Amino acid sequence: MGSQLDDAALDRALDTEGGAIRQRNEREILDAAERVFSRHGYRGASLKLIAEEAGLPKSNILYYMGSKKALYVRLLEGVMERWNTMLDDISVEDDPAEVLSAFIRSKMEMSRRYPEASRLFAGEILQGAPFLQDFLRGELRDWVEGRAEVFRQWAERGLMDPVDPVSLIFLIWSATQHYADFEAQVAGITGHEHFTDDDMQRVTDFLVQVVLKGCGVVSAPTGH
Amino acid sequence: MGSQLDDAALDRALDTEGGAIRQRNEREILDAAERVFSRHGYRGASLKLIAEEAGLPKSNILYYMGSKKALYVRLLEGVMERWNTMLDDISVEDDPAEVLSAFIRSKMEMSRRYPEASRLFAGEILQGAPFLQDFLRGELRDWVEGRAEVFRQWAERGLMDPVDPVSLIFLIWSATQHYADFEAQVAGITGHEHFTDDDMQRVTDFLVQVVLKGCGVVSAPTGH
DNA sequence: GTTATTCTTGACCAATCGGTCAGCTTCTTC
DNA sequence: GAAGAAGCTGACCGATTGGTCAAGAATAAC
Repeated sequence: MGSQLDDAALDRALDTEGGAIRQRNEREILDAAERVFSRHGYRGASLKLIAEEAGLPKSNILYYMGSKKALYVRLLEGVMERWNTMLDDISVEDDPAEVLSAFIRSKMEMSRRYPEASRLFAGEILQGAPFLQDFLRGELRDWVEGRAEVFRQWAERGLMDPVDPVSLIFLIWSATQHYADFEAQVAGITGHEHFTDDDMQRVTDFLVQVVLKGCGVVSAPTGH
Repeated sequence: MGSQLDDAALDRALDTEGGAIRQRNEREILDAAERVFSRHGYRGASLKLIAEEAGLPKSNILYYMGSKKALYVRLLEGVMERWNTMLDDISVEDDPAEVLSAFIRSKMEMSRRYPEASRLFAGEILQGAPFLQDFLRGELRDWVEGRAEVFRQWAERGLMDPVDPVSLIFLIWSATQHYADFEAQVAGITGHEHFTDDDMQRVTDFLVQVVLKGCGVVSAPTGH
């Protein structure tokens, strides 16, 4: 099993190439594959299942995607791409309360809108991140370091408690992704078969409140 | 795929029966199976892999366990059993700070000591909890309701903020399990190939501090 | 020491796995 | 409308899947 994302393939992360037929079918296949891979993991998913889910013959899947591995990698690339556009331009001058609140809200929004993508990622990490190791140790690590540095400076300025920034990021990641990755558990315990938008809003407000208060984040002065 | 744990099987969750040979081999098989199932999920795991991991011929696995499904269910039973012994006797009279702190600490301890068990459970939930639905909607739901009621009464007595107790339980679950389920991500980002006991202690203290402060938990008076 | 039970395992099974390929139809292009 | 490209898919391949079974080895019971 490869341990890195092939660069050439990374460029093709978006399916902007090919004719209309290709684009439509690839989208159909990618959607079906995301559902199947997120439910059964890489090894547990089968091309037959994906084909049935997409309503296409198995040969057609391979005609467009080349191989099971290539299909899986392409899905991961799509997820990582969305991830990378998040919270990308914060600075020490920003208001901690606003930034942390926006961080939590956007991650909750992703759990609500793309639960399968979140579970796909979770499954990849569960099996030891065979395909994403380089991404974790590279891009994502740098991303975390960047945010952490800002958190540290906020603490120095007395805008929040001097908590460990990396632990804080992990806390927000886990608490928000929980509602996508453990959807079955949440549904089983709350009884709500499907979490409504209202439910999600309530939980989001709860998380914002507890995390901000828990880190001693000073609320922004109204004017500045 | 069945959706419930067979009662007769539940009684046999512990392997206290059988001769010395049986007990030794079953333990070996269960340990190996936990590693393989937690990494690849139910469908992705194969008896051949488990057999190699256990150092036994495949036929031997089936001799002791009967079938792949029976082996998987038995593992889940073991995990659920450990779960059920947690935080089982709290009351309104207890100190919120002590109870919540103990809750977080014991869950972190479980992530540290039994990461594979945690990942096994996570994988089962990821695939929609086909075997654990009844457990989630029954026992675990009641457990949560019980704890939640205590939290609510603490809030009424002004010992903590009136936060949604169920969301609080989810927050603690997700934040602590993160260090087992997403171990590969944590390791990749922090650089620590293996999280040391010191690392875990630091994170635990962080979580206790943030959660308690975030929920406005009043620290216990020294004497009462 | 013999009988009965448990244990062990290679050979084998039908079903499914990911993947190839040849031959076909359908589009596009000029 | 002819030629070439793109799309489509059933038949087929060797490998692997979960599971069965019979025959023999080790252990336990008396």
